[in-house]
Amino acid sequence: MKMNEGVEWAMHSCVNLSWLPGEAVTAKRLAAFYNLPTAYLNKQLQALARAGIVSSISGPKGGFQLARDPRKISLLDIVVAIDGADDAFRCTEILKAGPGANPKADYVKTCQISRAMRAAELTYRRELAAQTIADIAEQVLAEHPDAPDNTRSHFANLTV
Amino acid sequence: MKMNEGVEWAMHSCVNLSWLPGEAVTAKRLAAFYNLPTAYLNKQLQALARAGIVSSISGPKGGFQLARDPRKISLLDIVVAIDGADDAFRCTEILKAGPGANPKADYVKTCQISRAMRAAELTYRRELAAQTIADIAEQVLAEHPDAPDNTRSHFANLTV
DNA sequence: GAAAGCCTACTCGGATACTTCTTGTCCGAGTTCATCAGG
DNA sequence: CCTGATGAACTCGGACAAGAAGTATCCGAGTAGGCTTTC
Repeated sequence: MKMNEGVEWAMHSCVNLSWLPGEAVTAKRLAAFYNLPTAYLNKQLQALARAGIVSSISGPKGGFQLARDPRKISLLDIVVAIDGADDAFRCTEILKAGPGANPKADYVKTCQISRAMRAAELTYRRELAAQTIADIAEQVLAEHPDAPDNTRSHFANLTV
Repeated sequence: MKMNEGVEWAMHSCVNLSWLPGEAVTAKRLAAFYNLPTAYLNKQLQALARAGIVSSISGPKGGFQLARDPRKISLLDIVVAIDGADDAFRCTEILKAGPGANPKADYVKTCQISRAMRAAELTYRRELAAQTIADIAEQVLAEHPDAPDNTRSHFANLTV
């Protein structure tokens, strides 16, 4: 069980974008910031755009920017946008193949194992839903007060 | 992000084994119970054996049985045994490639995004660690009081 | 000199290969039990 | 009749393919701005 690597990239990129409000940043520049493969990061940003987390602009002077307030973008939003909304544990209702099975029963909901696994994933998602990009940015700011300015100047000095 | 399908099979099989204490059940019979592919279920049971969750006996009259009290087997134990102990979210420390990075810093622990993701997974694992095979069996028993007897008789009547 | 049209350069977007992991299968090592030969 | 060795059948165990998903890349559709041409 492993999550898409793009989730990490997307989260860091969103934090960076939160420090460049109203500015369209190209995928090339976002990738150069962390030495990431441009085309692949672009793919992740497209997924964020489809989910309505960032807005994209084509052409020269184009790029990506946050589509809404960072306080309204949770880590779960990003995970769902890139990694999909499906649960990691997939109940295939094997009880249906067992003895004494009720063909009309919804074992996804009634099977105790399925319930326990889904409950655990629910707490996981709740944790992620409670953390926003703004929260992360605030925590970074508390530890490194000059991080936003450094980020902005680094983007300004990028040659690509 | 998807979890190994074998996790579901292993959990159901462990519950069944908890109702057949002291009896060695072959992978073939456990697979027949839910119409699962025998060889593949065998592979999962091997993983459980390596993790010390079940004990295996070779040869005729051989098979698998729980290696310890079902109250001491958590759902997390099974997930770890089959799906591995690694976190789903892998922090690759992309901050190291960014500007102003400290080469000696351990960003897995200090990066706020990494911390948030790991904290969420921790709650997930805690939930799973709190649920045991005995708990599941008890919940099933409460809803279907005759489940253990039905399971035992079905295993007894299996032709394979 | 000003305005309109064209052209170039640059961006995102989706379609396309490649690698890794999950899924599924097979045959060998080891063990138990039944059988058979010998005392 | 009893004891021991032998062989066959059955089990787990790890090594071996097939398929799906994640990873990485490329080229086309569309746009903004600058340049040229014309009035």
